[in-house]
Amino acid sequence: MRLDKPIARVLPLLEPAHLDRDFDYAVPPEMDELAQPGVRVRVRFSGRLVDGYILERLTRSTHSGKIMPLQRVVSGERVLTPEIVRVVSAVAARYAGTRADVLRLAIPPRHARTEAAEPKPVVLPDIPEKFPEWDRYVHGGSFLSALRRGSGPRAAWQAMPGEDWARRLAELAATAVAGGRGAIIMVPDQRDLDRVAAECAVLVGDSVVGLSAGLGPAARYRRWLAVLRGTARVVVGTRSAVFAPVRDPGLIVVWDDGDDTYAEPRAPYSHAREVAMLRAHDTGAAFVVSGFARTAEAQAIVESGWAHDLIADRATLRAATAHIHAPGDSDIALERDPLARAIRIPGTAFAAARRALAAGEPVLVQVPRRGYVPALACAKCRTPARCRHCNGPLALPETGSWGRRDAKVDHGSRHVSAGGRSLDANDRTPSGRDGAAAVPLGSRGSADVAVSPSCRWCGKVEPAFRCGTCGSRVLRAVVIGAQRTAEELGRAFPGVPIRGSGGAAVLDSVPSGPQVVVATIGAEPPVPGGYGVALLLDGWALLGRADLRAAEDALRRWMSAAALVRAAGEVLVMAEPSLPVVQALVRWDPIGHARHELAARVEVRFPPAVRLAALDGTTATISELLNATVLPDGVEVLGPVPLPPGARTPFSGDAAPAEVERMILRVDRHEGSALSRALVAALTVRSSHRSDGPLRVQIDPVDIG
DNA sequence: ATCGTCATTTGT
DNA sequence: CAAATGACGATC
Repeated sequence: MRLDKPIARVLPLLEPAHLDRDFDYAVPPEMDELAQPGVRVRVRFSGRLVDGYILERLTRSTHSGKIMPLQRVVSGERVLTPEIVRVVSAVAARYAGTRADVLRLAIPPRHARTEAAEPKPVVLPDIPEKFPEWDRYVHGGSFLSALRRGSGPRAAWQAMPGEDWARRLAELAATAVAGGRGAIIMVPDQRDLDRVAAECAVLVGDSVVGLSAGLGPAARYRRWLAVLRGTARVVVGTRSAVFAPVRDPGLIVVWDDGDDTYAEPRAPYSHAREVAMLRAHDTGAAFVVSGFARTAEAQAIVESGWAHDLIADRATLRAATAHIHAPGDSDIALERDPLARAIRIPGTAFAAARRALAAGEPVLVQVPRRGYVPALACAKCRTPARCRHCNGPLALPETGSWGRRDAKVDHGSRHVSAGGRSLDANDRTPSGRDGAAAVPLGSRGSADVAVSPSCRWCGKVEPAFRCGTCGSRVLRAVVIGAQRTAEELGRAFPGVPIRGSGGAAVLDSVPSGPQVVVATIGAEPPVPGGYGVALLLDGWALLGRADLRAAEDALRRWMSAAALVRAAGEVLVMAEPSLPVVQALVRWDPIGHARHELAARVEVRFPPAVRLAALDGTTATISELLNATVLPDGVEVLGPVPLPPGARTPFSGDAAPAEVERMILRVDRHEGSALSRALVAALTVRSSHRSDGPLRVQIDPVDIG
């Protein structure tokens, strides 16, 4: 028996970078029928058996050496589609990773029994021609028409306050399906997934599946297969859903793209929004990046012209937005009511809450979670302190013990001392789950140790800090705002039900009626008709994080909570009113803020204005890598710096965590792919030399600065 | 992992 | 000068 195409070109799933190549194998005649492009195979690779995928069948091999036969076709299911091959290759190239790494994210483990099961038929309900709510957004109707025609429109959508965004997203998916194509909607977590999937089910019936990491292997594979086989046309999922093998994708949506769950924690550390863009670009699918707020990355996409604004006009927006105020610190400091001072809200906020409750309306209280990283900020205006050389974040050296007090750093005397702060109530709250203020105070926690902050990026010591915003020379450690005590609120509003939402007990929604809902950030439940009032506590704690995205993140979290308030309701945010980010909330101007953020990142050369690569490893492994390739012209090499606090060091134990440091490579955006190519070349050299010391390469990591 | 290639060492 | 040993690199 002579085979038409006796050669199978195979991608084996191998770890080392230099083996990220295709290899040709002979197809034994009895495997001819099953061994189609896209199937999983087992092949003998230098003695051992490895898994791989058939990429294509060929009449002859281009390889002149010996050709081994395929060992086994695992199943005839063609799990790797040509489109996914392209996306996987593009993601690997962009992130200087291997296709094998990306494939492990893209294709779930096989479950043989599930594969054998008969799929049940799916009936698609009639989908309405129009979804009029979209007309509340400028060009909303024409966006949906273009989506339905399949012309692949791309937009950055800012949902209005009060918007039933899950329903709107379902309408987009249904429109893509009505146009004969599939859709992917990505959400940050399971709660949002359930909500969006339920809305999709109303419009497209059983054509929607939810895909998330929480599923067991069988359910995960069953749903994924339904997508592959075309029974399911709409996928609602968390970050890895961006790779779902939806047939003929007509729409890819990312909701709330500033959420950090979109960053893949495993190699190649890809970001779901970027993968979505690569896939939309490749397939011509429509693309929507969305949320109440807007990231600098989304703004960059708009300013480059790749996507367009999809937003409400000013009047429509104003009519939907609550009245938002930021009472200043002084209002709180002057507050005479001890209870109000204890939970750090001024009398005006108390009064607003009382009014809402008296009118039978619910009140939302947003509080910070514990776990915010201590960093240094200007004591006066609370702008995060940045390095004068590279704009990295300033921090105190992490040498001594960690005290449970606030600290003030006075650079006139270069001393650290334990000290109070005007808004501090943490120290008075019951210890334990609350008030985990953590600030390094120098060795043994002594309160008077000479210390200068240094840059977390370039390591340079800053001996004479001066705030770039207000000129103050005084730094303060910004400490963790923790779960506030619902009991104190209970005392303030006797007889009113108090509910908590956060941590392990997140409420999906609450019924209407007078009540106080105390929710940690991100766990705010919607309520029918909206809240009458929202109080956003301890705003400064969000803003002071040692994070490039602190302001953007704070605005995103405030807006997500404020959007749950009814149109003429009231929002009070406890943060310095003069700060631009607070002004952006008060004016409900997510785009103005994103524009400002992006301009700032252009100014200081942070992503998305530039492309960064973080090289984490030991001095030896990093320099080995850098010596193994020629970096593109104009690349800046910054560091070494210590790893960001809390960063995982997923190295196989060769180096003690203390030895691991980070180098930053920085290039203009248009040199980004050249940088990735250079890094792939370096990693290839390294792996072919058997060097397996600790090293990790991340492109535009989210934990930068 | 394993095998082949090629240079180097070792045993006459 | 041939055989033994080892380093290195490819792996279809």
